[in-house]
Amino acid sequence: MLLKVGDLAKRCGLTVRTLHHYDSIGLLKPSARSDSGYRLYNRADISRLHQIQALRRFGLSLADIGDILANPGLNLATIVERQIEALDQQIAQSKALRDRLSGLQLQLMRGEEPELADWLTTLEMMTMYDKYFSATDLKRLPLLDIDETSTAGEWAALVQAVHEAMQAGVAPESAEAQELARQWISMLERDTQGDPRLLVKLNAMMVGEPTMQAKTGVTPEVVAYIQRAFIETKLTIYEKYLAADEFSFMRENYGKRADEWPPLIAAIRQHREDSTPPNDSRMQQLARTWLELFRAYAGDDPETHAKIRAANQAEPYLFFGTFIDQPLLAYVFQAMAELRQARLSESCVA
Amino acid sequence: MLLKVGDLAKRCGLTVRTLHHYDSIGLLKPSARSDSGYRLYNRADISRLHQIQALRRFGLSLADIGDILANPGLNLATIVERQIEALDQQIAQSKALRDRLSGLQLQLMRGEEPELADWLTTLEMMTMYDKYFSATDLKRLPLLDIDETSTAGEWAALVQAVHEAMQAGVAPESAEAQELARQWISMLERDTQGDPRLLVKLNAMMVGEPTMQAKTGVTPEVVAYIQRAFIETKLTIYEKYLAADEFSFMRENYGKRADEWPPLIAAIRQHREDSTPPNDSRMQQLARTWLELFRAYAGDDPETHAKIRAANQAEPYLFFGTFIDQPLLAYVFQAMAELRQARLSESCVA
DNA sequence: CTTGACCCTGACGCAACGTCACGCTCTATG
DNA sequence: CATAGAGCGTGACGTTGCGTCAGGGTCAAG
Repeated sequence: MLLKVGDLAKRCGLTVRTLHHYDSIGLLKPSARSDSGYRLYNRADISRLHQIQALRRFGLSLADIGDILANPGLNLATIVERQIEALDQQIAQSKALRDRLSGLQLQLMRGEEPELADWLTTLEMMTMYDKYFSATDLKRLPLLDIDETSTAGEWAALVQAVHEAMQAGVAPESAEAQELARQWISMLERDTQGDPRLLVKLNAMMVGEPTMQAKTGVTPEVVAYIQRAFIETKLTIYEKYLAADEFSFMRENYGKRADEWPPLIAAIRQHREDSTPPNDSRMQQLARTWLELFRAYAGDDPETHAKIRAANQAEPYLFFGTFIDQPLLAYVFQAMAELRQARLSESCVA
Repeated sequence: MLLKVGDLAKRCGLTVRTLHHYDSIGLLKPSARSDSGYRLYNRADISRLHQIQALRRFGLSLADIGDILANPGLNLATIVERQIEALDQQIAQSKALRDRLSGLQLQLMRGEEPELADWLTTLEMMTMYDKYFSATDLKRLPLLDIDETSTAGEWAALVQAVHEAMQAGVAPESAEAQELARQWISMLERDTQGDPRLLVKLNAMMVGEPTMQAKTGVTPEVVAYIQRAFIETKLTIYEKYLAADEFSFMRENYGKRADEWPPLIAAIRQHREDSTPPNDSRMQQLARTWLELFRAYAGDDPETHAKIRAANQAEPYLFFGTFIDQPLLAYVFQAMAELRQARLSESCVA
């Protein structure tokens, strides 16, 4: 019972071309040829083809199938397991994509068919966010919401206002600029849900994506302007608690290393959530950095430090926009206490 | 601000080759070239690239993206919807495959690492089953169970016994053959859960797949032998209820069109489940076929018919293996009643 | 002897790039 | 100023699993 290609193809629901292909790659070579060169398949060939079809239905590649049929020592269970894993991953990916798409579809439904160009701009921004934020981050960031009436619109208006102030030559130390800064920081804290890690990522994105700067209008200059104005709001408070020379030192240095605080606080927050013990070497290092940054604007005089602490206790506003909360502060203080302890015993030994 | 390929690639997380590709297919052509032929991308190009990336993340093909960017009149919502549909389908497929694989894995776990060859044989059979049965059918068919102690083993033993009987020249009319046939039909009814549609598909598969015949040993000859023996079990009963001439006619014709019953009964069962009214033209046709098949072995004498009906009522065994149950019978009788009604009014009109 | 149905081999096409290979350009450094 | 090394350019082939011709032989029927 020898079959020609066409017959075999029909019987197995394949095309002739497919059998040619299997022949050419050596997956299924007919056991015989007629005098005129026709491929002739016998029962063994048919059986092999059935096996090939069976394995194909499991999503295996032709190459893999060839390997399996070549050395029967291979473990089928392992193969199946690998296939399942691959499938699971693929399913998860597709599902994630599906979710994103249906989210997009929802937004498409409620807006009245926006311009394609607008949409593409939004999409662009979404992809940039994706580069910097994880999926869980994104869920918490309301900045991605397309609804004009909400956050996005607020930010656009605020950025616009800042631009105008800068254009008009309004000094960052002015009351007007300070008010803008307060609004800015307040919205920032709200939209990051007070999480310094989101703030850090947001900063990284704004620095790393000139296109983002262009689209949102949040240039490094704007950020610097807001920062100076915001610092001013803090300084005016500290002024009441410090002597003239102490204050002038602080004014000189308060903003210099301001950019280093958020990453530090983000790192500490992470450790706290991971339940890293305060005497862990990494936390100890962070505490040292904290102290260093503190001395960079507070100086080294313990008396000045005490005054600053007093101010901090009396004026809750001083913590506004720092992304520092009480639990975090307590955690840092623990680490610092351990630090002192260690230093003490060290000096005893020495 | 003009970027060279490498710069743009880095900024967007792509490879240079990809940008070359986009250029060559016309998806993103740099707006300028340097004197030395270097590609130079301006802000608009970068923006377009971002849009491309955004659309890519939705799983769109480069060609589709090109179309969308080419005519902004296109409706994004439609595109998104199509993508979602495609994704849903793909996910469903992957899930189905995953289920099959993990089912296979389960079976692999409980057997003690069977030979690859055995496994491939099983897989071959599974794919053949797949060709003839739907996914829901397969769930109901225990024939696929690999466990040797269960159905598969029983069938193998029975087939073996039948082969031996045939080899030994045991007549299908003999008591021994009849007993084999009763067992056979009983297992068949059990494993198809009394569903004639499964029986029909099973028959189709056995007829259509010589490989299956070879592997299971269930050749057309075996089937014919069992059928003759089974018919004999019925005839011995009918003999008691019929006159000699009536019975000889029946013996002559009872098996002749036996193969036409299962498809007929399967079709009727389907209609009953679909709640097709008995006076529907399709059911009327099936009822006519039924009567025709009945007369083919019962003859045309109403008196004989009455005797057969009496036998059927008195001997429940006569329905054994027919895949006919009481609800189905009642449904067919309704259809026949409608048939008579129609014929009556027809003859009145004529 | 022709016709139509099959068969053969060889070669290109697709989708989205990866990976050479060969040669030119730019920039930093000795 | 020469040169090295990084970066750029244009081909061109490989990947996966076949589809789809093109050009030409084979076989059974009329």
